[in-house]
Amino acid sequence: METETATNWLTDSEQCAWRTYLDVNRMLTHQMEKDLQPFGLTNNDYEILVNLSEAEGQRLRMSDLAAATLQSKSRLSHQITRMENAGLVRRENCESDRRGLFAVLTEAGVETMEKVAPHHVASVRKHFIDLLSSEALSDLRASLTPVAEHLRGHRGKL
Amino acid sequence: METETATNWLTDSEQCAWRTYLDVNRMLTHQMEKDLQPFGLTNNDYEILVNLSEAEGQRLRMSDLAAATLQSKSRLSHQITRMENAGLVRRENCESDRRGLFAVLTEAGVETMEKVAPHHVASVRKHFIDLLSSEALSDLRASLTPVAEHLRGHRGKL
DNA sequence: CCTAAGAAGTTGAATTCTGAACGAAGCCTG
DNA sequence: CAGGCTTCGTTCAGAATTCAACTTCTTAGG
Repeated sequence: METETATNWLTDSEQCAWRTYLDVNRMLTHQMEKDLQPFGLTNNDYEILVNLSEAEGQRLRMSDLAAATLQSKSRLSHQITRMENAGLVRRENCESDRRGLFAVLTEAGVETMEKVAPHHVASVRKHFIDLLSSEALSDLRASLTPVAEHLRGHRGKL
Repeated sequence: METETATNWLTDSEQCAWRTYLDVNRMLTHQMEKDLQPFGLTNNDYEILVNLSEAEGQRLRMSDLAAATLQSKSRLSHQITRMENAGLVRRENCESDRRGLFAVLTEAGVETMEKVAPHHVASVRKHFIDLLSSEALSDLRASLTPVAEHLRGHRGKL
């Protein structure tokens, strides 16, 4: 008799949904990257700028920024170094915890954001948002929210 | 008078959908990667194995494989070299076009696939498919298909 | 206080990825 | 069949990413 559990393979329809999802994912990421290139930014650069510009005092602790952008501390450290060299960001000491550092948006960083954001939004619209009905969009969000929450729970250290 | 076009910013609801999408994206990729780690495979490895094992004769031309997996020829070339060293794949000459090469699944590659696939499917189910109702899933697919088609059109060389 | 455990960030070496340049082979067109 | 394009795949150099120390500082216990 069979003791091992049979694999619960994906149905055709599940498989197709999954693959479509993966494809969109990759192509979209790639397209966003391409649309940022003329400004000399990567997706990662842009995301950090977004996080910082929305933060209180245009600054975030390295750890918080790493958590917000879902990357390892090491990666973020290198990343910030690059952005610092590019003049978009600077490091500042944290008074209350002397181990800590803030990544702070510079004036040039703010200006870059202001210049680039409209193009980025246009790109997001063109390649994603505007291709979905507003109903599809809110369904999407409703469907994906539990997935996001599930994953947040499962997420180990990066 | 204003000559420049005002930016068509995202509404709150659009923004939220977009960010949820991005988050799921990243966390899911990360989780899949983590679930493959015990088998010594990356997402990229796995995807190549899938493509090859579904192909006629367990083989694909380098170019076709690159196109199928949406990566540059350069990256694929490195990737296949690594997988060749790991014994999962081998290169074989193409008779009909002497510029060409096939990436071919080895016996070890097939066995790896057979061993890993069930776990991978379980992971996809656990972290994605089974968290969505079957209706949500088919809606998702329906919503994303046009996006995928749009992006396929726009896609330049990698 | 003093110490051990843990957290914040950085560093450097090894790996992977990107983009341009390249050689080799096929495909036109005249 | 010569000339010039294009395609196939690799290679190289430079950039980004990972992984495992490592330093510095904080905090909790005794």
